[in-house]
This record gives sequence, C-alpha cells and structure tokens, in this order.
Amino acid sequence: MAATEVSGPSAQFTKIKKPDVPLAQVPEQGMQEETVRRSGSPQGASELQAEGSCRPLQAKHLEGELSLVPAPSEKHILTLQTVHLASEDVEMPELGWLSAQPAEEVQVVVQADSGLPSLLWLREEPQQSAQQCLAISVQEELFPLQGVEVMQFHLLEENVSATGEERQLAASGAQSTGLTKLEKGEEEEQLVVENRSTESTEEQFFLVEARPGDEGKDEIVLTISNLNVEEQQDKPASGQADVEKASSIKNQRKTKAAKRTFRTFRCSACVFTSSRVSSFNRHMKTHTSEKPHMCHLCLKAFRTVTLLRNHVNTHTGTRPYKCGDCDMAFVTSGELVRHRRYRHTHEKPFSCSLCKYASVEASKLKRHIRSHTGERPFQCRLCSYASKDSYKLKRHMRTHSGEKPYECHVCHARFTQSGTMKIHVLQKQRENVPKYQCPHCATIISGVAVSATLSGVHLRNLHTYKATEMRCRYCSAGFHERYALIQHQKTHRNEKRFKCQHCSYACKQERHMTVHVRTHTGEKPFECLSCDKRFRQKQLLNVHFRKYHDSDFIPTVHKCPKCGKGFSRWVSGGLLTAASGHGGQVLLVTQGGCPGSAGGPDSTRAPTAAQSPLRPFQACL
DNA sequence: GACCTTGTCGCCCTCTGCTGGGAAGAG
DNA sequence: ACTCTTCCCAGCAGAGGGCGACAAGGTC
Ligand SMILES: [Zn+2]
Ligand SMILES: [Zn+2]
Ligand SMILES: [Zn+2]
Ligand SMILES: [Zn+2]
Repeated sequence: MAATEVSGPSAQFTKIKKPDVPLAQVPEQGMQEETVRRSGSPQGASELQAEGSCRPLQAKHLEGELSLVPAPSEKHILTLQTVHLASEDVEMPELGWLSAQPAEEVQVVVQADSGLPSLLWLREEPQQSAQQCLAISVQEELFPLQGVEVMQFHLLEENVSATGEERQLAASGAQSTGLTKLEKGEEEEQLVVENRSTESTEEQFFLVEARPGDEGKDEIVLTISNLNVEEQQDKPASGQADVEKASSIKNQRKTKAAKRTFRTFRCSACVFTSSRVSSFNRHMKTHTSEKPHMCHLCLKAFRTVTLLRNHVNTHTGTRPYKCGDCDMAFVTSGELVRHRRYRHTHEKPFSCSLCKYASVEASKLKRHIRSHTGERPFQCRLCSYASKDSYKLKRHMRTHSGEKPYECHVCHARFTQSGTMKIHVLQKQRENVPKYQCPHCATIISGVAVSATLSGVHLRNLHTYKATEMRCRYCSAGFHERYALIQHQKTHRNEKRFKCQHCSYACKQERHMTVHVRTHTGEKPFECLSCDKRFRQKQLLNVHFRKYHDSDFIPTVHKCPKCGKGFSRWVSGGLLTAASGHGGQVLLVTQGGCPGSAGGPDSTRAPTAAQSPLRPFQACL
C-alpha cells in the first residue's frame, strides 16, 4: 500500500455508521482492507449527539491543536489515534496507539447511529511526516473486532477544519499533514459522548488511511486495515506507510502493550481472539462437543481435567479452599473469593447506576435492575402472574398446586412458605413455653423468654416493700406493696361507684349514669331526622330508624315450634316477645313454646320488611 | 496442563410488608 | 342482639443474600 494521502477541503473526523457487512463476511486477518467513502455533504455539529446517557466533552484549542477534554473519570470504548507514518528514510515518531492513556490524548468524536460506541479518540501527532494514516484501537471486550472492521468512518467536515496550510495541501492534492488538526476557535463544539463505563481490555488495532477521493469531488476515502496479525517489535525499524512497515514501527512508549510481541489468533466461528495459540486451541474445543473426561461416579463428562476434578470433589466433599476467617471451605477458589466478599470483605463490584444498590455478583445486579424496569420474564402458565426471577415463580406455583412443604413440628400444620411457618411456630412456642408461677401471688409468667430475669422483674416490681405508702385511687386505703395495692383497687372494679342523686340507681360506669339521669330530666338529645321522634340513647334512635325508615330492614322472626307463630325475639329465660299474629302483645311463654303451644325456639329470616308478617313491635322497645 | 479468575445459571434461603378472613371483644 | 373495631394469623409476593456447580479464558 502506498503512502497515505489525505486531502479534502477541510480536516475530517469520523462518524461511525452501521456495519454494512455481515460479520461472517469479515475478512479474517491480515492486510484486507475495507474502503469506505463519504461524500462531501456537510453535517451539522448538532448531529453530534449520541443517544443514551451522555456527558459533554468540551472542545479546546491547545497550542495549535484542538483537543476535547474528557471528564477525568470518563471511560471510553473506542480509541482513535493518528499515527504518522514516516517515509522510508524517516524514523517514525512514537506510536500513539499504544499509549493507552486517554486523558492525554486528543480526541475526535464520532456518532453512533446504530448503537455503536460513539467516541473515537484521536491523537494528534506532530507533523513529522508527509504520509499519514490513522490507527484505531478498540477495546475488544465491548466492541468485537469484526463489528468495527466494517464500520464506515464518515468525515465530519463541519466539526473541524484544516488549517490554512492544510487547505493548501489539500487543494494541491499533495500529501496532507494535518489530518487531525483543528482550526482554533472555528468551531468549538460541545460534544457529547456516550457515557459507557468499561474496564480496560486488550486493544485491537486498525490502520486507517485517508486520501482524496475522485478528482474534483469533495470527498475523502478512508481505508481501514487490520493490524492485528502483524507483529510489533520492541525495537522496530523505520516505518513505511504500508501496514507491514507500520508494524515494525519503533514504539517509544513504555507501555505494557509496547513491550511484548503479539499476534492475534481469531476464531472463525465466533468473536474470540487470543494472542496465544494455546488459548486459541483450547477455545476451539469449545466449538465441539468433545468432553473426554468422565466422572466415574455419575458418568457426567467434562471438557477438562480440572472441571472433572472439581466435579469429583463435589461427590467426595473435598473442599481444598478454606476461608481464613470462618469455617467455610469450598471446591474452587472462585467460590471462596465470592464467599469472602459476601461474608467478610463486603466488596461489591457491581453497582446500580440508578440507585445505591451494589452486589457481589453480576446476576444479582441484573435481578435488581428488574426492580427498576419492572421486567417480569417468568410467566405463570396457569394465571396472569409473572415474576422477576425464577424462584418467585416456583414459589407462586405452590398456590396452584397446593403444595405445602413446610410443616410445624408442634401442631403439624403445613405452610407454603417457610417464613409463614416460622411465625406460626413462634406463636406455638409462646403457648407452650414453661411458665413461671409467682410464689407470692397467682401471677403466671409465660412466653418465649421466661427466665430468671423476667421472674425477677415481677418480684421486684410487685412484691418488694416500698417505704412510701401508696394510696388507692378510689378510697383512702394505703399499701406498701404494689401487688396489694393493685389487688385492692381491683375490688373497686365491680363496685357500682356511680350513684344517682334522684333515686337508688347505681352503676359502674359514668356514661351509664349519664343516660340514667336523662330519665329524671326528660332530656332526649337524639332526634330522628325523618319523623322528629326523640331518644335518650343513640342506639335507640338507630334501632328506630332502621325499623321505620329503612326499607332494607329485615327483622328476625322467631317461630314458635309448636304453633308456628312468629315472634320478634327469643328471650333466653323462656320468653318470646310476640310479633305479628299476636297483635303486638307481649306474651309470656314457657320454654316449650307460646301459650297456645309447647316447644323450643326457632328463628328464620322474613323475606323483606314489606312482605314480613311481623309488625313492628313498639311496646317492647 | 495446572492454577487462577471471571462469569453465569440455578437453587434456596431469609427478611419484609401487604392483605383478607375470622375470632374476640367492646360498644 | 347487633355492630363495629381490633387483633391474630395464614397466605403470598417483593427484594436481596448466599452458595453449588459449571464454563471459559488468562497466565505460568
Ligand atoms: Zn459425578
Ligand atoms: Zn469465611
Ligand atoms: Zn438500583
Ligand atoms: Zn399462577
């Protein structure tokens, strides 16, 4: 490949568009190139808005370069950096793509139209070469290589513009030097990036070349090449503009990536890539069903010896990984780590972005997120219920099956949930615990916590001698023991302490006396709103209203078992109060029946008040 | 290949809170 | 006798903690 030329009316940055080649068609490795074009139609800077949660990047111009400075905490997904490939006799400057320090880099923002990551980083290099290209590094984990390879990189001319010098170069069709150079102050855009957090992973590299498009057209052609299969030497020779030469560029950055030689092996069946052939080979076995290692105890087969050994340990109970802080032990180190996070370190690496929840395991966060989204993937096949996790659905299914797996050991009652049974058992224990009988009184202390403490409290509170005499609330009696006082006061309870001033009537409660006094004063404070009749008691008014003004009122009929006549009420002493058929009279009857018969009581409901044979029985009220 | 780490799925558990029916007691 | 209120309790769902088991990749 020849030296890359960059041309065009302005500087250029890239807009990622949708992959337009199916992943399966993506060239596997090497120097295959994807050439994409973009016409020169301008795009408004306002389009530089990524969807989703966003954080603005402010464009700045620093000493002739425009850079977009991210917030320090930003993590980004793609990195786009310029690499200035020198001519054959010019030693290449350092390669920015290995720097892996985004905060130091100059960035270029691209927009994702199709959910692709929305930011590329672009590193501005000094203009040391007439031949330039771009290298893109991709954090593999979040953005599979194949997906990137086929992306279209569109130039956004409005965003950036070439310096005057560059314009000249472009106009002349000569080699451009300032691919990433931005005109100071020309368009300082507030750019927005997708705020997606990720951990740093191995990077993938592409070579992007820019050169003028068809003659006379406002067009730039970007050529994207894969660099992954090339080796990068620690001490490369001078570079050329083709990939092979780029691959041997001296890398002066002291980074991890720069210090090692790497080669990428890529699975043809999935997105997996690895720099190690051993990992690659092992990975390829995952695409087969080959499981040569079989458990002699249960005949289950495994892919690796390690998996088999762990499995056999579950049979034998062998748990080599013991927790240093408790007695727990585990089959695998991972289980131990997780246990320690749950029980000892409380480290919770997975945090909810919507609330303060954090979890030890990703699956727990996933489950938690459903409480925000309301998603209920587990649908009951018998009713409309759907749950957010499988366990709740399983638990719910017991309501259909009637299964009650939990049994009370005290009364053998069964329950669908353990918690329900637990509460029940606690209740039973309260009933069955040993009781404490106070030696000084009839008090019996029972409950779950019968103890010396509790009985001691009883003795101290009730049976200790008090120097100060305690007076009864109702009379002049005095006591030095609280228990004696309380017992005495109880004797006042059944006393008819309220005595009528006008007659001999006495009662226990003041409210009863209030009502009674009205029989002397004639006061009837409760007035019927429908007939102006007045009552001394509210209850009497209520009864009146129902009987005479409520059409829904259904009186109870007590039938005389002997003669079948209806009575409004049964009096336990053997009196039936006559209802209809007895002319509204009060009739004294024997237990066996009314005077015209003999027998016991019976009661039925009359169909309606209107149809009832009963007549309101005023005399008995 | 061994060891380790990371990730995933599934299972079971606890704690918690709401609800409705029924018994008991008060009014 | 009736009504109303309160309490109890079983039923049930929401949310989260913890572990078992396994798969797969990185590294030595
Ligand atoms: Zn087995
Ligand atoms: Zn422990
Ligand atoms: Zn949350
Ligand atoms: Zn259901």
